[in-house]
Amino acid sequence: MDIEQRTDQELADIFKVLSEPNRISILRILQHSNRELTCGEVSRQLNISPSTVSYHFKALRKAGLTNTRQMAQAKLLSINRETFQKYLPNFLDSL
Amino acid sequence: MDIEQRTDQELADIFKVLSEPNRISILRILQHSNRELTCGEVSRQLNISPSTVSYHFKALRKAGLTNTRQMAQAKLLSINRETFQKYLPNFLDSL
DNA sequence: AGCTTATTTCGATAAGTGTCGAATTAAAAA
DNA sequence: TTTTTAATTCGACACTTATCGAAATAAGCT
Repeated sequence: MDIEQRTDQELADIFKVLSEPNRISILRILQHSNRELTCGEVSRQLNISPSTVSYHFKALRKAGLTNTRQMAQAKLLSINRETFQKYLPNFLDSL
Repeated sequence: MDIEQRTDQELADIFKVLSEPNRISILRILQHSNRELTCGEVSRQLNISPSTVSYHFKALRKAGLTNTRQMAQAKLLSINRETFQKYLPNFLDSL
């Protein structure tokens, strides 16, 4: 419950979000394509159901690792570089 | 099953090990004290049972994040800096 | 308004995780 | 060899997670 513990918990939470291969894949695609992605696109590219992708999108966004922008019916996902800079500088480059 | 997926899985596995606050704490203590730690020491410092600490030690070691050295009845844990260099350069400094 | 397209939520489920105390094993000391 | 000390393994447990299909919701179109 002290400051150190809170920091460790915070860090661990970031890592937990990143501890799922599909989420790493999503970030890799985002990083390399350098454009925003929709739920449907990821669903087709990774061959997982839209509901599962939506679940991962939510987790990434909730952790502050991504941003979301509405575009017609779709929602466009992009990397939130500030968060990575804060917790894992250089990580995105390694993808 | 392709090369990219395997890499993502590998990375995710590293993150999974780090997604537990007690394990982060262990690494922080190791990093700051700059000396090896025993299971019992960590158990007392973090107030968790020896069996739980042993479980975390095993996870860290299995992921290649730490090294182990036998010393009398105890086992001394130290950081495996090569692995961090490979997957998360600069991370240890941020602890 | 009704239709289409995209995303999200809602069960349900199978698998995995962190924790403990008790029992076991390993190593050293007496 | 017995005793002590340290670490590990073994259930058991409550909790979380990733996944899906079906149903619900949201936003444009016609």
